[in-house]
Amino acid sequence: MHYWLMKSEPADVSIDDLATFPGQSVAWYGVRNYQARNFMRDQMEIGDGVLFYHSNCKIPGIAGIARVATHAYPDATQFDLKSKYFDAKASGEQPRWFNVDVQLVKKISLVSLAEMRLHPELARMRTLQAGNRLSITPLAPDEWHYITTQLIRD
DNA sequence: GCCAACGTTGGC
DNA sequence: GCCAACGTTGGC
Repeated sequence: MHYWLMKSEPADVSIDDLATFPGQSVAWYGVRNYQARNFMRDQMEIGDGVLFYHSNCKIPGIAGIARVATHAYPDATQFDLKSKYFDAKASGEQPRWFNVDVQLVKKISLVSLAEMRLHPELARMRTLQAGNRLSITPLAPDEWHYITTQLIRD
């Protein structure tokens, strides 16, 4: 069992969007960073805990709890000429990019990045480090437990 | 919209 | 394999 923080721009896919999707589930398409890809492809297991994080928006922060719902499989957008995620160097035989499906567990009242910064227990979280841009980061179990039991009140 | 930090690309 | 140039991320 692993724990993850996964960033999504709410203008693209928000927690409310996720709640309306079939099965309240979404393919985590569009990851084009090898480190983040490798987390999905090599380490994620069905049932892993996910903090669904809103990035690049007015109030960035954790917007919900989710779970990993599938193993990794090739990201369909790499083959789609019309997608901004199209990758000419990828082929069906040699896919480059993978994604898992992520399923909503529950929406929460936002735990903002600013609030997270107030808690020394979370000081080592990757997302809080200066200059961190990685869209998928592993969470230490104690960080997951702290956030889900101390910072989430609903 | 600014800009710092980081990742990727490609010439050499 | 180095490294400068460029593109992207994402908080502020």
